[in-house]
Amino acid sequence: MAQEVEGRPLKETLALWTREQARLKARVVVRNTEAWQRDPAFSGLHRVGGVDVSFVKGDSGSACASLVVLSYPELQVLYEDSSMVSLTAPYVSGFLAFREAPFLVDAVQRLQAKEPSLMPQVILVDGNGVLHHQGFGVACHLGVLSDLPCIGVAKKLLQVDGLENNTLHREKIQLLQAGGDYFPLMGSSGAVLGVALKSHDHSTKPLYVSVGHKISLETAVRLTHHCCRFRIPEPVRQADIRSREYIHRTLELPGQAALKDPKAQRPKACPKEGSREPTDEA
DNA sequence: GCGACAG
DNA sequence: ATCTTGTCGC
Repeated sequence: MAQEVEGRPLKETLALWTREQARLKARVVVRNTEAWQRDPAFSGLHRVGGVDVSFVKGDSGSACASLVVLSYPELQVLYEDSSMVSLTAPYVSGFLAFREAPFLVDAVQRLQAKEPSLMPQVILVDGNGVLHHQGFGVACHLGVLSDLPCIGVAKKLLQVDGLENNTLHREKIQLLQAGGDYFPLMGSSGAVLGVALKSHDHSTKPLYVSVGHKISLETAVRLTHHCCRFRIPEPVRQADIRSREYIHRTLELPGQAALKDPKAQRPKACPKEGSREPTDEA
């Protein structure tokens, strides 16, 4: 039995998605377009967005999509839009945008309708930009569809165009000294597709930053670093935290969980020392 | 058959 | 992505 997407064989769906990616890719802009992007201190930049989608444990169909807007440079949350969504498209590496981007575009449009003055001037996206099989990852996809500057921030290296998470790559990572240090990721074609960025002083694993839309790689890296209180840039981190919390508050109420799940009856004891952020080492 | 595989 | 654990890396 062949996998299908809305009654259409997956193979045909992938053919359609591939054509759509090529069509949208013609509209991507990989350079700075805004005045604040050229400013050494980012003066004129006041609002940075972050997006993420979190999933419900057992159910691969339901998820929570979150868009947050933070003040810059304070990084305080000014706006949040979290909503449950039903995912129809499957996850296929290289086509993440077709699964998640529609809900992120919806969130941007709700913001435009409700609080246009809070529209972010740039969005950090959980995933890749041009560092991608077809050079058009979810950060480019959201950027083109929303017409907003976007930056791709991935937690793992997408091994495309000859890039490999091999011994040499890991050695280069170990040479990164302080937060803000980075090295370029050059594809076999010779083009620099992104960078591996040490996002803060005590982070072991780098961030993989690439251009999404309407921003240069250099600016994208500099801004991403400026948004990092921990390993994951604050806009993406807040979207991740809030989408997760929304799910827990919505369908995993403590009382019900305790009744259903024996393991939930004994809540975990207090953490040993201070509170640590899951995605942040240090 | 085995390894890869953003989220 | 999510769950879970834990202590190199092939």
